[in-house]
Amino acid sequence: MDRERLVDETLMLLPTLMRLVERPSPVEMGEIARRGVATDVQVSPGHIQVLIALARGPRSVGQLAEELGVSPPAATQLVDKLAEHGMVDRHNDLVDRRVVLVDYVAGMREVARRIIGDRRRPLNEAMSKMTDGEALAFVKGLRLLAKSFGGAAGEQI
Amino acid sequence: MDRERLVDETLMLLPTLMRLVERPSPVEMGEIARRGVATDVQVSPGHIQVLIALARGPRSVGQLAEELGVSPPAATQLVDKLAEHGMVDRHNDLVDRRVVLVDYVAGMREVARRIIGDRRRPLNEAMSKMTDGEALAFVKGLRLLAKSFGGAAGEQI
DNA sequence: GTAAATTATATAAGCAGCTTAAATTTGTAG
DNA sequence: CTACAAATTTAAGCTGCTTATATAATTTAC
Repeated sequence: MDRERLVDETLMLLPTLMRLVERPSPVEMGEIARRGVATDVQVSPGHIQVLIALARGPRSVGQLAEELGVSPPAATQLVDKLAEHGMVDRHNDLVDRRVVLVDYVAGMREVARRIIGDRRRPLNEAMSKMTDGEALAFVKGLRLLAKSFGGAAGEQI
Repeated sequence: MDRERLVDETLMLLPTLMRLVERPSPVEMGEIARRGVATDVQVSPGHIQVLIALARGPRSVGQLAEELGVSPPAATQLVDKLAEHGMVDRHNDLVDRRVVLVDYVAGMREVARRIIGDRRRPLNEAMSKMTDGEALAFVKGLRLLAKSFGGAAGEQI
């Protein structure tokens, strides 16, 4: 088969897709639940990643950085913004007080589910046009790509 | 099948992959051919896209912007840098002198092929671990995603 | 044939998300 | 208890995009 062609098409598609995915979308966050005020906040893919990661339990800043494949300062920033808008909280690990544990603010788990759901929509739409086999192959491809582009970022799930 | 899980994994994988793909890699450009000096230049995915697009013939700045899914000023910038390093040239369209046509500098087609080849390597590696069907499904997935994320960016090839 | 609107590109200003380097706080080992 | 290591944060800076504005060339209308 003509792999060359597929590789070239991927080289063209990937950056374009990146730009589309990167574009943050405004979402209503925790404030609405706390104050009854609807505030639209720009949420980036990185923020979504944090929200998804936290759905599986609290994480330290360092763990988040590793799961997302970003530097610790970047993780700090992501958490900063989510905390600012009342989605997550920091508290010190009781065992090792250097560690900052991040978790949803009480009651924000549901809000997070909704926010993630919003973000899922275009993906669901795209995947609805694939067969089961194609969807699996697609995700497998993403994993392989992430790995061969240098990240050990395939094992989060 | 459990699509939900696949969608979530994709939401986690995509941004991480983006960060990996985005990282520009230093490449030797046109200068080496002209002056015999090896200069390492930071090449971003966008620059690679331009080089690939030009492999199929000269393009106007506007056409490049459209193919890449970026704004015209962004295309101008990409061309600026490639021109600065002796890879591409601008010349006015003889018919419509508002239009700026971009093309390889004479002899740079080969250099471009090498640069693109460098960039192809991790992709080839990843695709070598897929069956033909999987590779096809993967690219189809990218196309679908690009489309449903809002871009009409699937038709370039 | 010229004034006004449109189109293609470029310039300017600004922002978001990352990076590395340095600072701060806490823990660990001898 | 002193010195080194680790987790996080702060600070500074870069890149690649965006929108708004400017400039030049073309088209349209009359």
